[in-house]
Amino acid sequence: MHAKTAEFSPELQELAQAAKLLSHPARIAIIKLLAAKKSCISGDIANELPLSRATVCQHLQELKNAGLIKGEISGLNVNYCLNVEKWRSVKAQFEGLFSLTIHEINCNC
Amino acid sequence: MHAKTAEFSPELQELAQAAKLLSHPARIAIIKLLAAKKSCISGDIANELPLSRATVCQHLQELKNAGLIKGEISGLNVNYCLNVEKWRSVKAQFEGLFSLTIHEINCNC
DNA sequence: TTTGTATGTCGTAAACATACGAATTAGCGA
DNA sequence: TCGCTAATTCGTATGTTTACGACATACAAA
Repeated sequence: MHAKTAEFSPELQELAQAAKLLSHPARIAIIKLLAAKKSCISGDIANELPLSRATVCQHLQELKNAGLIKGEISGLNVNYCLNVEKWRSVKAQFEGLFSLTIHEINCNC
Repeated sequence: MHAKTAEFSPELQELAQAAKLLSHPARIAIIKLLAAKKSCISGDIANELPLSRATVCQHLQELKNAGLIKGEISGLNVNYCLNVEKWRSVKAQFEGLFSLTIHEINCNC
């Protein structure tokens, strides 16, 4: 985070942070895969994406650090799944933004 | 955009692009200001944010290039306002993502 | 114990984002 | 015209993200 980012309200910072998580197609793809339960094994996820294992792992860690997904070792594999609570909270934040009342009166554009 | 980003589906790319727009608190703040019509003059927007005029202008251009806001010269000032059509389309894209059915069956996490 | 497979971390290169002072453009009024 | 003000663009410094090969770890089965 740039220093200046800290000068905005915590609400704005949190929403911006959530948006950043969704700002890469690989991370959205991972979320969709986990929601659909098509696969939750790390290697399978990597195989579904046009990126190297190392890069996919990096995106997985990012989502995990943000608490949006959970990982669990299962023998030689690692199962990931969506943290449904967190997902709902992110959803609620965006809904707050999108439910803004838009005042078009006096708009000259 | 990194080269690899192009290898994801257009839908994912578009949504990721929209999320990137919302990934900085200044840009969310600008959208909120414009929605509330508290101010739509460039300089006033800059005064509301803890950033220099040059930086705010840069964020405004980013939103404008993405089509999310429109700008119009009015004498010595420039009036900005939300592009409501585009805003609704972004909203619809996010709603699509958040309306994903989540399958928790077989989840071992 | 050795071998193989699945994951994750490290180091690093390249691209991109953020931030701002200085310079530039452009309208308005004296 | 001349100077004033508002807005944007330019140049540049700094920090962050993306991407991946190579290395490390850890379990499982031969």
